Amino acid sequence: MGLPAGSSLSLFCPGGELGQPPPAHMGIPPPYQIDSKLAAGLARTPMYPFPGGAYPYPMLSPEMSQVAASWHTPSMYPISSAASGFRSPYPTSLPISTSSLSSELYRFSPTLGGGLGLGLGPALVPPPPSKSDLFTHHSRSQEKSSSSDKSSEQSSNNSKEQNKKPHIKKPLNAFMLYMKEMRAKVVAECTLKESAAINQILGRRWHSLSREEQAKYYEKARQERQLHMQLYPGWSARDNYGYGSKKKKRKKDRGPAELGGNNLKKCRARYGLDQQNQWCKPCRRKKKCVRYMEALAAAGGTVPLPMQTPQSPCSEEDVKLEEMSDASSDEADTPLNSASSPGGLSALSSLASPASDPPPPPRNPVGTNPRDANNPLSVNQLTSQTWPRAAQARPGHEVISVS
DNA sequence: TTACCTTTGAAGCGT
DNA sequence: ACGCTTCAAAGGTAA
Repeated sequence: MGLPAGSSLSLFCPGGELGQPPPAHMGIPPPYQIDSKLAAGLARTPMYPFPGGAYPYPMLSPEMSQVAASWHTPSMYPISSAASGFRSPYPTSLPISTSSLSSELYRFSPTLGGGLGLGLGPALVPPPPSKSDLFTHHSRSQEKSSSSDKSSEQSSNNSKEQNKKPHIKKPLNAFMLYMKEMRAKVVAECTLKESAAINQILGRRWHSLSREEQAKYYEKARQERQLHMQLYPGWSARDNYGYGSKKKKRKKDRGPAELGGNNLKKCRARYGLDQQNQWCKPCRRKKKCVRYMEALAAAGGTVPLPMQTPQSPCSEEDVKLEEMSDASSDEADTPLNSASSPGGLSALSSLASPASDPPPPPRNPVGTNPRDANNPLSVNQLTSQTWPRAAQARPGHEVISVS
């Protein structure tokens, strides 16, 4: 089912939109792409069925209110000292803006909401999660099973979990917050259920958000981090490293280095610090690696692109987009134009004129760094955050040739 | 039963 | 400083 490899969902690049994603109000979200793995006939059987070819979106019908009610899932931040006695009682008052923190506060536990005196209603602060995923990790299946048999699982796991080191989850970043909020909507609009496909759509929509809309989520995320820091002063993301080492064996062999071999490594990575004599001159001067650029050129120019997944247009806009992509299939046929990912486009632009690389976004932009909690988030920073990894190959990104 | 997929952002680590 | 990796959510899928 779903979309066959190379189906009508042609690749599309919003012409001339290389620098900025269009705001949402422009109504043209970035395009969807076809899973290249499927195109190559490599991997999973097509999914994401889309009956009828056109999406009969039932938009926000009454049932959506129910869906919306489910948007907010139980708190992820373990607060219950009874559960493990992990941390001292959480602060009774935190300098968190109730207006902007809003419903996301539920994640810090209803008790916290009360403790904060936020006066969050039951809708905003659902009952505390019965499962103990707040402190200990549960696999997906465990979570699924827990939903059907919470009590038994809880009782059976209690003894185990009390011996485990409490697991404090990372605070959600802006996109995660956006996803959490919009997922149900997308799911309702689409017939898709698989998160991978949903997330691709959400990723595109995220880029189509206006700066102001994104800013809201960056601000939320900043507050999440702030609150998280206050709840768990000693916590570090490092604490969770290796936590999923058993279950998360991500494929790490899809980066440019692997795909392009050692030639697609910069001298530093290629030879290491102890063989600096092997480095090219620019590398020794900490300039752009000429060998890397040459290798790129020799390879025909490669850019990281997201893994493509067969998708169905989920909204009217998406359908329009697909039509546009068909209309512009000539341009879209070129991998250059097929790079719908802003990151990919940025990478392309940087490839086209390496000397004119835009300055990379700040590692910890002011206002997004929890340590810069007092600094507001500026629009310019948001802009740069929107294009965080221009030429960076990521897990899940593949390299396609630019001819 | 459980890792994978897929997204972006934050953060950590190694060089 | 830079590049890479991990982990946050989510739920269907595949091994």
